[in-house]
Amino acid sequence: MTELSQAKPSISERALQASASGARYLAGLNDEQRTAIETVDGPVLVLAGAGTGKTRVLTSRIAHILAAGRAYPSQILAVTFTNKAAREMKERIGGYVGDAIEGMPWLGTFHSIGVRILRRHCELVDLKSGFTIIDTDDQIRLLKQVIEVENIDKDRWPARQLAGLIDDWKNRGLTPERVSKGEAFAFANGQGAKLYAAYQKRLKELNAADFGDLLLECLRLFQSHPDVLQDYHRRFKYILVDEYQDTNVAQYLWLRLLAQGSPNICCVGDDDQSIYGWRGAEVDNILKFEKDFPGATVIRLERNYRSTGHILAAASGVIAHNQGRLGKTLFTDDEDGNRVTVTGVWDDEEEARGISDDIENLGKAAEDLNEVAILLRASFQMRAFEDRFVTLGIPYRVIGGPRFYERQEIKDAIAYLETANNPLNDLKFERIVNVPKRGIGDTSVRKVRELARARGVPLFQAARDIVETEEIGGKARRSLAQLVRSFERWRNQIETQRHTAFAEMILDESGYTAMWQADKSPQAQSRLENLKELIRFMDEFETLAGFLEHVSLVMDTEQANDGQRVTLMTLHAAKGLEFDTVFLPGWEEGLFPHQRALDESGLAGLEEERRLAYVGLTRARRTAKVSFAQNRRTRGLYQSATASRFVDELPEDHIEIQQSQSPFGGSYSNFNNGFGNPYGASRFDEPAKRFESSYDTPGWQRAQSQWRRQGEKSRRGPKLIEGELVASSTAAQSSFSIGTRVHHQKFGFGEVVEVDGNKLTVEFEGNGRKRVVDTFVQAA
DNA sequence: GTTCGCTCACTTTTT
DNA sequence: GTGAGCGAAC
Repeated sequence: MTELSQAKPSISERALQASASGARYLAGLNDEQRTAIETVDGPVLVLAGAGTGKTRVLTSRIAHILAAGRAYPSQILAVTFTNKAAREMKERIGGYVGDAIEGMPWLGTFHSIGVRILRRHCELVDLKSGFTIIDTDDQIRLLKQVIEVENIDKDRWPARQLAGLIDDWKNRGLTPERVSKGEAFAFANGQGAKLYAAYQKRLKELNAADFGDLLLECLRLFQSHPDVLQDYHRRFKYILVDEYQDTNVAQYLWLRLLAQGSPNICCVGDDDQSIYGWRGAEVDNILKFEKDFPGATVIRLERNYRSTGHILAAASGVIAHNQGRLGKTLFTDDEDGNRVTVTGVWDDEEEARGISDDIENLGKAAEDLNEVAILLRASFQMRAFEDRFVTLGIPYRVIGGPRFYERQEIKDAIAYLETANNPLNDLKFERIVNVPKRGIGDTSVRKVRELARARGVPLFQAARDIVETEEIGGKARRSLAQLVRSFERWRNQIETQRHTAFAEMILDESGYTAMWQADKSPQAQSRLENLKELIRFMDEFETLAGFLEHVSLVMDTEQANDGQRVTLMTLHAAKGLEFDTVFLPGWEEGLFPHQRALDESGLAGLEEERRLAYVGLTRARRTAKVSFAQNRRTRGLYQSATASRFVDELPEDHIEIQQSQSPFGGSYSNFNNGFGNPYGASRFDEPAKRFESSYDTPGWQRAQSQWRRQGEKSRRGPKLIEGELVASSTAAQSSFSIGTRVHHQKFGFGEVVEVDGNKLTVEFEGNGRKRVVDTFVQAA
């Protein structure tokens, strides 16, 4: 949409051309997919199992509607959950119908479309044009103030908890007056709803909306202004929804209101992949679709194009233990392939070692490491693998952690820019008023806030006024005065230079860059890098205002695909992705299924965990490896663990027990005996029986299959160059020598004390001795 | 106002 | 075992 417009045929002409050119989008579809695409009239629910071509159907359906001339691009509402999904859809539709996609203004996330609607009618929901969207940090800062003003003990009732409750209420479409008495008691002895109302009032005063409001305020708008709703009814001829199983009540109500205008709503989803119940998703939405939309056509996509037979059967076997499913039977025409391997190991350390060794071997066998992933239940499990990868020199990427725009330094920088751009944004001003530290503490800020409230002016103006008085004294007064002057000076230059230069100027003159330059922590270097990256990214926008609007809504950036890397991420983050080889470690009771899911949500929680297991298994195309540890170090304590019940739910015919390579190898499961497995007899109680001779052991079989694989690979042609990208213990002597000062991304600065091939032992300042591979450090 | 040190908690997370 | 957040000491 940011592209320059040039002379080209009209959208409808191009759409027609696309159709005339042989309906590219219909090629290679199976019958069910074709039905899902061509049934454009009336409500349609597409139950798309994992790997059955869900996105393909959604995008082709849009292409079909356009090509058949059923609607203009601007008459199609297509909603997704993430920016990434929206982006992918745009790209794929673009591939089918050419540039016609540019005319699809209503393809986006629930939130971005919500904003779009609210911006057009903001005055009807008590907002002024140019209202700001606040993030979680701002939300909590604001709630802290609200709690303080209402004289509630902030230690007993933390703002964070209230934020959670309010989010939850908003997810369920509840305005303050509709929060039930009982629920209001969840916070500060029944004052929950009152605080929620006070928070909403403050938001309006600040001319701001939080993420929940983007939907909730739309609902309020539609309900109180039927004429506006009717306008959208006339506009949208077709509605499409991605990942319908993840919709919450507010989103469901939003869709239902919009769908009153046209019965042509098509929801695509998979009840078996509903894993976001804890953040408000209602599986019920998908389960009762036929009731909500009478006469709905339900289409099941059950042909899987992703995984081999054994993997698919294993995943299906596990998910079959869930009650209350709509039920699908996935099948594939692919070969059976490898069985899902199950390995029991002594402890988490051995698990990390074993998996890392496997991956190192895959690397040596010139396998594509971008096609290997480790999927975990919780992010604390990542550390063991990262440590191991760093030692072995296996390149990896972590998906999930704090996103670019969620990093402290990026938020601070944006707060500076936003304050310069919009003096009315109190929350951003408050964020950076004392960052870097300039002697303006809580007391001073509170005084400024009191003045602002008393006079009904923005914080920034109150700050400018207060420094003229004796209200605050000494250093604080001088610093604040200087900060105010700086901002006024910056604002004068906002028009006179390019926004990237402007940003650099602010970050330098405010002392923000200097703050990180002076910081000795290991991450300071990468924070500075991130700030540079931010400036580079800004360059892609025309104006500062355009950039700021983008970042408030789009919290992700494309991660560059830089070479061969193993992927490390949570099971949640893995939904929608696929890999040739997937490792699934940590299948232990208490961790997976997680104890808290069981405690807090009982059977529903267990079933959601089981769906997570299903999601994990179905990410694998060719190889899936499940493992569990007998002992795990959690919270600093070494504790014994039992294999997850999901391990025993894997269907016998599709798994293969793989021996661990530990020195105690093979006899691990005896440790279960005597302690009494609460989930009944496990196949792991009798490990020896399955293998009559040593040539029958999984270890031997695996060795054989590995030889076979290597043979195949080398016949296909040399991949040696890629193989060498992976550091191995036989690599050449490092160019670093003893005594060299080096810098490491994670451990900071240190001195090389030993060199062994390409592996260095480095004494890190404050982090102790670590063995690292030389490619992970730079000379400092 | 800032810094140090203690205590607490610790699943998953998009917008 | 570790990081965040808060209260008490500088």
